[in-house]
Amino acid sequence: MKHPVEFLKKFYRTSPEEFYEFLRGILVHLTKRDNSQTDFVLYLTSLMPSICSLKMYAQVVFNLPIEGRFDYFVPPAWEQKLRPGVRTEVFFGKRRCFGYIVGKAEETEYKKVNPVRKGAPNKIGLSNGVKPILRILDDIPILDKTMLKITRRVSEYYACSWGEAIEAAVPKSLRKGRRIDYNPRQEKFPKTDKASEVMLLQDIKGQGRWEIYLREINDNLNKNRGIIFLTPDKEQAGLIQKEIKERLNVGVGLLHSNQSVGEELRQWIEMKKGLLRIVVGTRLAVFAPLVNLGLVIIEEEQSSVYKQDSRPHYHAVGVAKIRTKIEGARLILFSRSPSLETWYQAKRNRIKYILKDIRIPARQIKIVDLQRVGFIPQKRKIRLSISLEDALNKTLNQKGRAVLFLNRRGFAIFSYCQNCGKVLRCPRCNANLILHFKNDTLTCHRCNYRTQSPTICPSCNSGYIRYSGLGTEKLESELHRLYPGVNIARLDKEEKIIPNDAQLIVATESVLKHRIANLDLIGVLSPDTALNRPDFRAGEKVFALLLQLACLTSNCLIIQTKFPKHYCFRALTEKRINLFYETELVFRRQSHLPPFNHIIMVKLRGRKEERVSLAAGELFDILNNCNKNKSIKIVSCFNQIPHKKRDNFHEQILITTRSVIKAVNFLKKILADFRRSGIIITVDVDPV
DNA sequence: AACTTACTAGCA
DNA sequence: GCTAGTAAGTTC
Repeated sequence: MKHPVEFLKKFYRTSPEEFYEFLRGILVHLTKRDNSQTDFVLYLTSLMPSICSLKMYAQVVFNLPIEGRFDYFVPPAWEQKLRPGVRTEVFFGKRRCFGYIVGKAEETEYKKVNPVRKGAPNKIGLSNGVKPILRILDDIPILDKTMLKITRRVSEYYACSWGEAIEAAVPKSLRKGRRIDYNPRQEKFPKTDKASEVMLLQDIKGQGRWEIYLREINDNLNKNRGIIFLTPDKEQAGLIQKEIKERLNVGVGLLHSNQSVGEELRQWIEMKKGLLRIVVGTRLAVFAPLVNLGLVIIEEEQSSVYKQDSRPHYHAVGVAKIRTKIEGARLILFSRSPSLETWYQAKRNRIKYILKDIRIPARQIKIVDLQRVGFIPQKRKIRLSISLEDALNKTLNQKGRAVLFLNRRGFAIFSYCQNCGKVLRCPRCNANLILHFKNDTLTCHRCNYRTQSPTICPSCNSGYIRYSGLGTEKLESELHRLYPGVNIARLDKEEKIIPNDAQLIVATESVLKHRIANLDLIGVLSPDTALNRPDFRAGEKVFALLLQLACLTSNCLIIQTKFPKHYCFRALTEKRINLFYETELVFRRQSHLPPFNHIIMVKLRGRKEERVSLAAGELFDILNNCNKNKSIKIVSCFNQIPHKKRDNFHEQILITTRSVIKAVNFLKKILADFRRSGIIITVDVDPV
C-alpha cells in the first residue's frame, strides 16, 4: 500500500503548496459542517507537514486555564499574514478552537515524545505532533504589540494564562471568532518622549479635582494622546462622559458591561482607528484599545469594584499601573479616602501626592457609646439611642432632613421556629435567609436564592416562624409607626428613588451614589458588625464609609457604637484623617499585611466538604515544603468555619509576599502538577 | 476547559 | 464479564 499522500497526489498533480491548500480546503469544509469527521480531518492534518516543507510556526495561546504557547504550522503563503495579535482557528486536542497568535518561530521545541501515551492516545496514532493552522481570522492584529505586552504582564501578575488576559482585552463580539472588516487609518502619532508618572489626588469633597482633570485631559488631547477615565459604576461613567463632552466639546466613548456588543465593537473600532480619543467606563475600560495612550484617571481608587472576582481576577488599578508604565502614560488616582496601599506610597514619595482639601465637611461628629447610653424601651428594637433620638427629633421639628444609615437590606435577618428552634437557612449556602416584606420572600444575599416565606415551620410543621434582626425594611416600617406624619423614605438596592419631600430617609450604602442635598443629620445605627468582620480591611472599609457619610452633610453625623474608643471613630471626631491611616499602618506592619506585603489567596472549592479541606491541607504542605524563597510566606490555611456558597465548600490558603511575580511564578509551577478531582482551584492576587 | 483513557465498585 | 461512575493525564 502506497503512502496516503502519494495516493492523494494522483488526484492533484501540482505544486506542494497548492496541494497543501487543497487539503486545507477539504478539512475546513468538513469541520464547518459538523464534528463527525474529526478523526478523518485530524488524519489529513497529520499528513500536511510532509507535503511541503514548512519552516514557520505560529505560537498560539487560548482562553483556557492552561499555561504555555502552542506551536502550529503555517503554510508558506500565509507567512505575510502571520502577525502577533491576530486570531486563528486551529485544532487543539480533538476540538476546533479559536486562539490568539502571540509570536512566530522558525523552529519548534515541541516533539511528540512518547508514542505510547498514558493519557489520550489517538486511535489512528498519527495526529499527535504539530498541527497546521486552519485559518487566520484577521488582516489587522486585534492586539497591537503594546497590548500583547500588557496582557502578558497581567497574566504574570494576576496568575492567569496569557490567553485569558488577552480575552479580557478583546470586545465580546470578537471572542467567538466572528470576523471584522475595517480600515485602519494609518495616522502617524508623534513619537514624543512620554514619562510615566503615578499620582494620588486626595480631596475630600472632590470639587477641586475637575480643575486638575481638565488641565491634564486638555494637555493630552493637544498632544494627541488617548485618555481613559475609570469610574466605580456605570451610572457615574455616564455622568462623567456627559460632563467631559459638554466641557470640552469632544467625542467621548462609554464602556461598561451593560452596553450592547454592537456599541462596544463600534467604539472599539473608532479607538483602534485613533478617532475616539477619550473613553469613560468601568474597570473593563482599562483595556480600551486607545492609540498612543497618555493618561489614565481612576475615580475612587480605593473602591473594591475595580477588582474582578471572576477569571481573570485582575484589579483595574493594578492593570492601569502596568499599562501606564509600559505606555509611558500618566496615572491619576483620585480618592476621598485612599486605600492604605496608595496612601502609603504617596506618603513615602513613591508616587506623587497632590493633597487638596481634607477638612471634613460635617460640622459636628458625635459618637454615642451604646454601652453607656441606653435605648428607650419601645425603640430598642430599632436600635435608636436616647442621644440619637433627641437629635432626630430636633431635626424633624425644625423641618430638617435626616438619614438613618443601616447597611442591611430586607426586613428581618434571622428567622427561626419558636417551637423547634429551627433556623431558616439557604440550602445552597447555609447563610441566614433574609426576609423581604414587599414580595414576602426569604432571600439569600450570598447567592440570590429565593423562596416564599413559610407561615408554619417546614421542620416541625407546628410552631410559628419568628423573624428577628433589623433590616432597612423593618426600620422603615417601625419608623412609620413611631413617627406618624413624617415623610419617610427608603433608599437601597431595591428603592432607588426618594421623593423630594422625604424628611427621614432610611438608607444603605447606596446613599453614597446619590447626591442628596441639605442633609441636617446622619445617624449611623451601628457599624459594629462591619467593623468586627474577620477581614483585615474591615477598619479601612468602615472608615472610608463613615468619612464619605461625613461628607454628605455640613451639619451633624452621629455614630452609635459599642467600641467608642476605636481609632476609626477617634480620627473622625478629632477630624484627623491621617490619625486613622497612621494607626492602621502600625497594625499592618506588625502583621505583615498590605501595604508592607502583597496577599495572594489560593482558593479551593468543591462539592464535598472533607475533600476540599483535605486538598487544602495537602496543597498547604506542598507549598510550604517546596518554597525556598524567604520573601514568600505560606501563612495559613484557615478552615475555621467551612464557607459554603452555591452548594460548594470553600477553603483558602493565605500567602504573603514582597514580590508577586516571583510568588505567582512559584504558584503556577506547583499548581500545574496539583490536581484533585472535584476541586477547582483559583488564585486571587491582591484580593480586596 | 474539554476531551481522552484507565481504573474500580457494583452487579449477575 | 459487564457497565456506570470517577480519577487522572493531555492538549502544539
